[in-house]
Amino acid sequence: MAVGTRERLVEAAATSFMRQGYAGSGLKQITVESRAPFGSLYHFFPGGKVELAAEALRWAGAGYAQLVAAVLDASPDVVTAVGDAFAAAAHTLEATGYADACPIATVALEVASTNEPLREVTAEIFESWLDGLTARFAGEGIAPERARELAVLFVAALEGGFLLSRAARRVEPMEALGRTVAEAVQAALPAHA
Amino acid sequence: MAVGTRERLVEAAATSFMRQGYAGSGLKQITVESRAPFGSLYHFFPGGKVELAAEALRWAGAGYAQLVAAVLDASPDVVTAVGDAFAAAAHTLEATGYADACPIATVALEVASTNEPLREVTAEIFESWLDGLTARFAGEGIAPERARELAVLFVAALEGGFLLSRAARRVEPMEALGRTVAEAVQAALPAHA
DNA sequence: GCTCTAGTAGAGCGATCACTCTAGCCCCGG
DNA sequence: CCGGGGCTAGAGTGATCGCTCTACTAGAGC
Repeated sequence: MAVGTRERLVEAAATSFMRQGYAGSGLKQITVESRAPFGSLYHFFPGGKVELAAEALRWAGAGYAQLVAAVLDASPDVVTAVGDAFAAAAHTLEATGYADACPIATVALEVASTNEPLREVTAEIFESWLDGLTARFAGEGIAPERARELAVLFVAALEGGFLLSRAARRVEPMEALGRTVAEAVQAALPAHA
Repeated sequence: MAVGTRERLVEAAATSFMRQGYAGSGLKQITVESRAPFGSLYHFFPGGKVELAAEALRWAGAGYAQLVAAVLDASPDVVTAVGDAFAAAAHTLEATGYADACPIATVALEVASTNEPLREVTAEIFESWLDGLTARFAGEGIAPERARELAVLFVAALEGGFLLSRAARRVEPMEALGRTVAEAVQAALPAHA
């Protein structure tokens, strides 16, 4: 078995979907990259490409949520933490040649009007991200509705930053967003000096 | 000729790329929807799918820039205008069943790591949007660097809003972003009361 | 009337797509 | 020693992909 054929398939699928999108990723290529026999794919995922994609999205979405949470928890000051998160995203972009960004966004835009089951999966992932962030901001004494607005701003800006920075192959947009979003969080803090 | 086979091809291509992405759009389907003979496609676009996509992206990108500029110019107060732009985007999403959003973003994410010529086209379009918005904000007396930051925030939030709202099929994220971004612009105004 | 070009029209190319099918391997309980 | 399920393994399916090719038509210039 060795590290699990199923896990290798999910990982390779997540990477392929992140970089080439859903329609642009071939199942053959995914099996080759995960060194899995083609037949195993349909053994583990009888639902085919859609089921594999759903699993890959959920796996990558949970992993990314953990990553962001870790960065945010690294700093006691929430304003600094928000800035750090955008800086970390910018650094990852540069380090991977602008290939590794959000593992969900590309697929989410592709399937939003063409594949209802996958659209629902992406919606659940984004909602779980927003819930986590809303709780994080609310924990700083920010009112729930305001905390939710900031969570939406955080995720939307991060995703927009990935889009602009990947297209331009420059981290400047992501860095600028880090400053602006951090300021917005600062302004929403109850006892901001 | 009748309204131009070439124009119909570009329009149909832009719509298809917006809703289904680049890899998910077939040339056959585009020719059918534009009622153009398949041979004409390669007569007008000898470069094939890439050349057609480049033209469609540029056409749609210029049109969308005009649309946003029109909404922004409709209100003399820039803060209100920014809010109106997000409200208009939310309204369009609802009216089209969350199908018509940004004509560039989906393709931009798809091609960012897989198709260098198209990546450059999307970069140029985003940069032209940012230039226009930066000038608009600078015209309100905001310092150039700050105006650029706000332009990046505006575009990133709009794109992020499209992503979140399309995935969730709810306009709440887009509306929340309208409030937050308008506030950020308000705060950056030189003589804000 | 003639040619020449722009554009129409679509059959057909090899390649690749998602997916199905059969066959065989390995290991475990009996 | 045997049988059966979990998994490997890949050939083969029809459909569709982007693209090429040839043939044809309409109108302008001489």
